[in-house]
Amino acid sequence: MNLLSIGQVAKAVGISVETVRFYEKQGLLLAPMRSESGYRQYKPDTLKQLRFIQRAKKVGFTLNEIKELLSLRKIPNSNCTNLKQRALKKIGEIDAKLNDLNRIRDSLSQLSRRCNSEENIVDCPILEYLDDDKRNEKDESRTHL
Amino acid sequence: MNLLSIGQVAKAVGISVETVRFYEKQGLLLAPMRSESGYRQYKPDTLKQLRFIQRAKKVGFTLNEIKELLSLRKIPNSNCTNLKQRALKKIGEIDAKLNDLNRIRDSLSQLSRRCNSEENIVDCPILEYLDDDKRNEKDESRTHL
DNA sequence: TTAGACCCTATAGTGTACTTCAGGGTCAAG
DNA sequence: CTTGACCCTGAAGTACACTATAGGGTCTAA
Ligand SMILES: [Zn+2]
Ligand SMILES: [Zn+2]
Ligand SMILES: [Zn+2]
Ligand SMILES: [Zn+2]
Repeated sequence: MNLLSIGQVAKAVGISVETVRFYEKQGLLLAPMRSESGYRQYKPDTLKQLRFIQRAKKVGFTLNEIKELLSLRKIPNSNCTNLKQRALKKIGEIDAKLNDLNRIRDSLSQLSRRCNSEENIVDCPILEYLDDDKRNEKDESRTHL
Repeated sequence: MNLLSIGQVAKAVGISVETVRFYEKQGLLLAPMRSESGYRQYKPDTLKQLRFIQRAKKVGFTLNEIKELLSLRKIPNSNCTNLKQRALKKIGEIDAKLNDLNRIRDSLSQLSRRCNSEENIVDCPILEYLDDDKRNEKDESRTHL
């Protein structure tokens, strides 16, 4: 069966055992089976779920939002149409984040492009601006940040 | 000159005046000039900066990280090479986030694709899995989440 | 059979990012 | 000249996501 202790799980994904127990209490992780002595015993699948949680956290989802994302795997009280709609809604939220992230990325890459690595600071052309233009071009005076 | 009050700024970007003052205290916003009576008077640029902050927050940057991002506009104690390196490092962090976000997006879109909107719940093929495969294919038993 | 690494629960404490409160002052409209 | 919407500071309070502490039990190896 090859089950994992909480310590093995925590170490494998790089979090603390307390965090794993915390996620269980918050409903992000299902309570695993227990050994005779009451120790938690995790299926290897748990690692994937925890890594999913970590990715989602890194891009700004709250634990409650992550719980919603994970709930898409579970049987909804309604039908597939409902489930699919919820998934598509989440994808929309993700696309909004991708958009924000790309805007920030563009700002920074424009900033680094404008800066010639060889020049000295006094000639640097980018010391005042971090543009977020290139999108929403119809906005008012969009010149800086 | 067309300066904005803190209330106008807050309303324009959809946050509270307290949050604007809080960002100033945290160093994310430079202290603006004041009117004779001590009221803050913002240049319209401030709106762009606040919107940048909001985008960055949404994709999981902390206020301290955002301060670092914003600091790329300012004169560093060193030279352009240093500045450019910092910008490129940040871009790397953003690319990692883009990667995570795309993995999550793939999981969800695969989930919604597998689910035929017409079928009833009993036939639904996706009720147990939310894959994060397609990347890191060399990993151990990568079948679920 | 005992030291040390690990596990358990319950509860308290921490850091981040606000939000609210207390006690004011400013200003345009009526 | 007062009323109401707005502004000020400083301090206290809150929600979220952990993190640490207290007071245990388990297990493996010397
Ligand atoms: Zn430069
Ligand atoms: Zn289905
Ligand atoms: Zn008051
Ligand atoms: Zn103890």
